[in-house]
Amino acid sequence: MRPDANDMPEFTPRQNAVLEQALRLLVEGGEKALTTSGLARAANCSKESLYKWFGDREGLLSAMIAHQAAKVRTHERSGERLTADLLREHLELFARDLLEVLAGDVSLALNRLSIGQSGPGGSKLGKLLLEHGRRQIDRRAMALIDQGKRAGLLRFENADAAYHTLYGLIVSDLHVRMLLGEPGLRDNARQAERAVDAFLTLHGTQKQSADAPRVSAGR
Amino acid sequence: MRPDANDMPEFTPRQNAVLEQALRLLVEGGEKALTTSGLARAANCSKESLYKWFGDREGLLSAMIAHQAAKVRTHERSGERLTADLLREHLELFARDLLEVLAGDVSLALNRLSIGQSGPGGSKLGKLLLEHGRRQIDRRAMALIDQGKRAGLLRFENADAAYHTLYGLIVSDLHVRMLLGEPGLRDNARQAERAVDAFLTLHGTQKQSADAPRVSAGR
DNA sequence: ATTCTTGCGTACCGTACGGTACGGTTCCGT
DNA sequence: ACGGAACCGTACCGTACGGTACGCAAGAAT
Repeated sequence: MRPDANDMPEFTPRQNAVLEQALRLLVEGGEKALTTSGLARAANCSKESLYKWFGDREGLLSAMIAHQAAKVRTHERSGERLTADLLREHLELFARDLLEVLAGDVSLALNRLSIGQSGPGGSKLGKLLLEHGRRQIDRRAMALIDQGKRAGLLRFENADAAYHTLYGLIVSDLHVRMLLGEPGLRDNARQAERAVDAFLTLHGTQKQSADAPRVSAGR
Repeated sequence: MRPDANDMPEFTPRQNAVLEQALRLLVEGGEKALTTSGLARAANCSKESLYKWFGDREGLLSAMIAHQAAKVRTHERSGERLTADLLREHLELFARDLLEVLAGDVSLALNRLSIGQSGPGGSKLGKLLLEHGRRQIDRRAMALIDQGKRAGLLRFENADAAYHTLYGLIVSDLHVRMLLGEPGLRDNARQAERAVDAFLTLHGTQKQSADAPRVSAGR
């Protein structure tokens, strides 16, 4: 892959640089710091260009979401044959990645922005964030647990329900807490391990650690 | 208990009425609709009184959170002797109540407000909402699972971790989705039942429905 | 060289907000 | 009956935002 190949079809490099500045402002100062004048000043561009490129403020916010989503690509090279240990390893990797993504500065800032903008009727931003932000993660996890089932390592009726169970076990109320300003976990890996343990106890086909503690990482 | 005994020490009835109007405005129109002028008009009071009573805008928001929290009281009359069925019943009731509370208009609006106001450093609002809003629910659930353990019906090392597991199984990512504008579940009871099933499979001391479907509520 | 495009910098406009000040009214204590 | 506190309605102020308009410089095309 060419290192400077720009896969993002939406915007020119200049516009991407502006969006990067917009994200920086948003992360550093919250929504109130993301003003058209401030962005123009920070990105060395004119307000007129902003409106020419993104239409209006909501267009800018949408572009920021799309830009950020395009930056996060999930590696889904999982052609290998699955064993129980391999499945567990992949699940824990997914859990750690998920926790890391959710705790990221930009993710939190964008979620705060969309939620703050969101009303009872559901804003465009919310839909967009859910669609762009979650699709990658969802697909990766669904593919993984589907593979686990086909390999006879997992057992469930509804893949969607099983995925939601896994998600809940991993994240619990941590996401909302962080959105409200609380600091994240001190050890994501530990949480990931516990969540996968529980998930395999619920949906695994082999004896899990529920009774006998696992050999690794003695607590 | 006297029917009009006002347990809220913070505010006078008049002020509570104003706060009620403020919540109404917030629920109906989002944060942008909650303006001092608008509230004064809707509540038939003067802006001067608003600032006299609540100090400034943040004081008003804090007062709204406290007011709403004071309205939600959890009945914790659980002196009865616990059996396995009773524990399950109480857990499911808790789950249903939790889902109902989180999906409530006022709860969603206040959470959106606090999150939107929240920066990286954590705002006063976020802390306040977490403290006032979660304490009741947390205490009720912790008391319940603690009782379950003492009765020999539950098994876990860390009560806090077990509670977070329960919470995650019940809520998953539903809260964030609703905050972003998605509609809630169609059947909270079903979700509650599944979550409690899973929780008891993980932490119960008796054979659960993991292999044999329960007799009640055939899916 | 001339034109045309692009976009920067700045000035500007209307609006709406948070917060304050003031006159008039109601009500309560004395 | 009188005085003062509480409070309503409205007008007001400074500010800062989203969005628009204009002047000018730099680069490409012809």
